[in-house]
Amino acid sequence: MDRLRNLRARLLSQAAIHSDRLVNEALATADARKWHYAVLATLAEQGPGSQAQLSARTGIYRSDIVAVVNELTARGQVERAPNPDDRRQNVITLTEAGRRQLGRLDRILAGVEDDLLAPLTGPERAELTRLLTTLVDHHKGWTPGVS
Amino acid sequence: MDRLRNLRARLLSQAAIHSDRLVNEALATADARKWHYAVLATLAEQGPGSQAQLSARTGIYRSDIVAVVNELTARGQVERAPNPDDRRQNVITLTEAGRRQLGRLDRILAGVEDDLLAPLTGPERAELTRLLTTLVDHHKGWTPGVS
DNA sequence: GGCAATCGTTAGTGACACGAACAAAGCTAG
DNA sequence: CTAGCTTTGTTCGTGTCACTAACGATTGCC
Repeated sequence: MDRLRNLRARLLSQAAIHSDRLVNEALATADARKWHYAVLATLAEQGPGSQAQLSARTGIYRSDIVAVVNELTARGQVERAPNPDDRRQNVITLTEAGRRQLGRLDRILAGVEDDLLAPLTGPERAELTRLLTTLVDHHKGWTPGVS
Repeated sequence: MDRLRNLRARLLSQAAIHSDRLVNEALATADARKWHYAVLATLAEQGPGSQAQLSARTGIYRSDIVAVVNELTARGQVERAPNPDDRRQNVITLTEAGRRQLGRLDRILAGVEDDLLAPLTGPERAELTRLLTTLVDHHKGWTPGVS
């Protein structure tokens, strides 16, 4: 009995739903969504890149990257310029405003994580991180469109 | 650096996405979705109930329960009858076909969980279950519509 | 007997994951 | 050099899901 409560797939879903709600509510106060953070953080850490690279690094679909970059350019947080070396590509660059926004989002998300992980001790948080990382890495081989 | 990989909120999302995809693909082979399983399992364990009760027990919105029950009745897996004691309510009952379907789905999901948790040892799986349960329970107080 | 709460239901929103197809550009093999 | 394959950005569309708002019918409470 109580299969629902013990199904790991369901536990994962439920936890992710709560987590996503917290994250989205918090980011909304800074006029951002999770994708915005993902792109800004990736640009800050890995430097400028094409949209295809951003897609690979963030896990956002290449069809959805377009809108995200549009929104970020509209907010002046990134710049989109054609790549002279390969005219198929765009080069996306973080602006100063983007860097400031990333700082804000970092602080917001730190608060959310505290909230989210409140019932767990320090070692438990570390263990959860480790287990989840193992899971995510294990299923990494999957690529959309490549059945 | 590598904030994305260390954000628990993001790890949770990513793991849930992989998990949900596996679950949905597997359930689709039996003409079912995760909601179907949630309702069937709840009925089997807690007995017949109103749609409001099902909503509370499964976490499905009461506005979405309608469609799920419609689909399950169309497949002959549950029955919807008005409750004579309270004519606002319907009583949803599991049929024999529903019980058989639940058995099928149970086997399918067991396979999925094996797949999903493949990289984890037995104790690790137990620990993950415990941590996730703690998280989910902690944020249980939240009710939609009640800000 | 009137009011608030409950229940099922419909309709709609917005975010997401994902697919199909296309034009432009680049790469590779003959 | 040319024909063919691949990559890139982009548009449009699909299905699922969480969630809100509103409504008629019913019921419980005072």
